[in-house]
Amino acid sequence: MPDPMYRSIADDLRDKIESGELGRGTQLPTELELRDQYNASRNTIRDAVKLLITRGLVETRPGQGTFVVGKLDPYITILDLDTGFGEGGLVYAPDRPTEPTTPRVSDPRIEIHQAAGTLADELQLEDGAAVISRHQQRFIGDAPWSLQTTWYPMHFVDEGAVSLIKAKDMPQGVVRYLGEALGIKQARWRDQISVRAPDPIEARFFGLPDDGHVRVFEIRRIAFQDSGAPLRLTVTTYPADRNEFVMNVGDVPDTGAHPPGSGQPAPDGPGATAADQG
Amino acid sequence: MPDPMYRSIADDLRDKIESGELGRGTQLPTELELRDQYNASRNTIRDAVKLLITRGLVETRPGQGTFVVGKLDPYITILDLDTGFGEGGLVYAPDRPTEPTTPRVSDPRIEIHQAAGTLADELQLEDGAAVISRHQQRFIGDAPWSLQTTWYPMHFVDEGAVSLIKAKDMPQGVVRYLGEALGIKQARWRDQISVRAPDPIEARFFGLPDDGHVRVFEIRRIAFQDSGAPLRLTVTTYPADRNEFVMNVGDVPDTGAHPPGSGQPAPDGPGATAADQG
DNA sequence: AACGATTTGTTCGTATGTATC
DNA sequence: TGATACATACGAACAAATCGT
Repeated sequence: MPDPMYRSIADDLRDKIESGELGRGTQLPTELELRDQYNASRNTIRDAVKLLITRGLVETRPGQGTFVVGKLDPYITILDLDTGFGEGGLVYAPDRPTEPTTPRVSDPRIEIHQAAGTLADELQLEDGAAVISRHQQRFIGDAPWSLQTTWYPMHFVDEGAVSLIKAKDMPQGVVRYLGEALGIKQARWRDQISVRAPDPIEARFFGLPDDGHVRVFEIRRIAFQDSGAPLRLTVTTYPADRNEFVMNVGDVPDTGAHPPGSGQPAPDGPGATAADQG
Repeated sequence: MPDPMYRSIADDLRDKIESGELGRGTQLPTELELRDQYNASRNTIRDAVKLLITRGLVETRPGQGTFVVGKLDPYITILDLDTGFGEGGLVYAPDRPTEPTTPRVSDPRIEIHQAAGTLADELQLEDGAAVISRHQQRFIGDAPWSLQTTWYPMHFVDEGAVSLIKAKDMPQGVVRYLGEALGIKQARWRDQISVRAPDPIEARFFGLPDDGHVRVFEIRRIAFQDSGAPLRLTVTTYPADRNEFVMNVGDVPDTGAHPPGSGQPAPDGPGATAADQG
């Protein structure tokens, strides 16, 4: 009838964390101490702690203890400017809340594939048409920040944009290069934002805990030329526990590029008060 | 030195799921069968399954078994039109991929607070100034879809917009009402997208599994009047396992409002091929 | 409606390994 | 090196949910 013991213990600890009794960075009592405090077995205590880990509230460090994790100060990416995404542009780092940072970008890994299924659909190519992909790691300072892959129709290369297949970053941007080489302009695009579990490569690159509770944002940008023909598909992933995205519509007054509220939830959230049980 | 047993088992099962050998909805072998197959104890099998649950790959049903979960067909919300968000407008449901659906909205729960901290900052009010909050549950069909709270400066009510404090939904939209009552226009806004663990009320409303591995999107919209003064702050949360957001920049060609790729990842993802271990 | 079989959920005990200080 | 703390693995017993008879 009542909650199982490990859940009650987890809820009790969660209350202590959210009330501030256990501040961020604080070490929890050890498993053996908690076992005595709650009069449970060590395994039951461990079940409770696992629940708090999955909820993102605590982390364990072998040989040290269990600690309250604070919300990470997020990287903030502006989505409404072309330069803010895709070529590595408008990003705000925690240490520079009001001034954009420039990410460091690895040289791309180039691959050539035959488009199939979704990829062919999105680029509006025949099934089996050749595409070129450019895959890059992106860092802010020394910290891994995002993984990005962009696919282009191969016919751009045939038409003269041969640098597309060179494994060298283009600091000025691929879009500008395509404009100069072929007169192609990226006029409009669609961004699609979703969240999913990381694959093993993403988990390793971002250094995510291997229990898999941290999710990644996946942002797909399909960009089109003036003519309406698809130009490229860009898929970028970011760890969801330290990234946020901002989109401005219209000329938004200057309250600082860094949203004032980031890092601190509103005093009252969508579900913070009561009710909602109906 | 090698991976622990429960992790190897989990990885083996994950491979079978992602290769399609175990399709969505398929029942896995029972814990006792897996115990014999992998020559492990039942508890070790259960540890492996817990990992797959946290990764969102399987779910367990007491008395029945363990099953592969398919990716849910997402609700798709368009963020670039005002009607698409805030008043309940442009949303595409899985059963209607090309035609917008109209969400059903509960009557609001009205509360009056004193703005403090973040809320006062974002609405640019004095600390302690009165604000009114309108909290609503939003459904698509019978399914819970999102929770939304909007805060307005109380002076709008003093100036004549008395319907703001009536616990009645405004199907035509609060923005239009404020325009008619006070001549106020919502001209521009900023959306901020983040992901976090659900609070208990959200978990219950959305029916999320109580182990807490499903995250919620939190979208904060700060809207401004023509004058540049803040109009309102809206915070909306959506379960992240069945919602996606789309933003169009420029006049995007018609490839269907439902992005062709949703539900199916690209054949090649940002981390799908190799390398990235550097 | 009742019962038994099956399957996952909870809780305990115990032993040993590994990381950190 | 020893002590401490978390990680892995096994065994066991009972509870609770589901399903078919």
